Amino acid sequence: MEEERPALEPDASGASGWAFSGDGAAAAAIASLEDLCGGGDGEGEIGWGLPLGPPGVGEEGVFPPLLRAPESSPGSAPAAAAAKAAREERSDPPAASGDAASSVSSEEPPPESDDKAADTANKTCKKGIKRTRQPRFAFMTKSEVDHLEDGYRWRKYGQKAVKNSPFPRSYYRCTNSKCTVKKRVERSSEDPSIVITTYEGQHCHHTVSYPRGGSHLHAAAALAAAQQLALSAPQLYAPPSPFPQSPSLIHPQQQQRPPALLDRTLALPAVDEGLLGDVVSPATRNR
DNA sequence: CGACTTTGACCTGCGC
DNA sequence: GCGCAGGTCAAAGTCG
Repeated sequence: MEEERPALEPDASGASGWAFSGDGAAAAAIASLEDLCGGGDGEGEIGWGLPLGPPGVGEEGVFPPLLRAPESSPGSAPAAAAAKAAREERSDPPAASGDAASSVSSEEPPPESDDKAADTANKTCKKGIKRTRQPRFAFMTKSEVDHLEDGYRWRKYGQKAVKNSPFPRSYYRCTNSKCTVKKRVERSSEDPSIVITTYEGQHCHHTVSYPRGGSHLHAAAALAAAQQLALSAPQLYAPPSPFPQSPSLIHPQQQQRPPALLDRTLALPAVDEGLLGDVVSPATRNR
């Protein structure tokens, strides 16, 4: 299956930081989703990735790049739903935006012995003060495949029809019993070829499986790159691990990042043990 | 037989 | 307070 990737290039002159070429629909959809993280608050809670990278990366969906959407763009139908979701994510008090990065670890519930325990803990949270939200990270990928391989194994635990969208949203959970990472997958109602994947949480383990028909090395490369990004700007990229196949990382807002950092993320690091080691922190690995 | 998906019901938060 | 929508649960079904 061939992946069609919209050409996305840094917009040297544009205020938005990015310019699409080649796929107007995708551009529109993505642009409309920009406000998902809009407002400039809630750093570290959600970010966006866009499909980009060298051709032939995989036969299934190719994930890419991590990037945060530029601020304040007009929304559209699919974006409205997504934006609403984003608003929900930011339901925490505004003060939280300042220490979003630090809250990543502090908000993370203690690891439970199994999935049930995690669920129980979650339920407890529900009945308690407020459900704890783990940092989220969203990707938009142009793919015919809904569930994109990212090197991890996922178990689907729910599917819901989404308002303002003809496509249902699927809910997945990492099959690793100690891992509480979740992801949501839905298609853009404006451009059905675009898959919106939202990760929540952080993997506490290495990739545990070989992607069906894919190369886990690509996933590992993406993970490594994502981690690089997270390490470079943790306040912007809180969740380091759960990112799928993609070779290149791009950031849409150069003005928010040091040039050196941009250079690092644009150049995809090679896959090696050192980088893999960065995917899961030593502390995490020792769990 | 275990792992995974499907699907309807239920719970919770939020806006009106 | 009510209704809606998102998120999750869990039983049943499917597949390898």
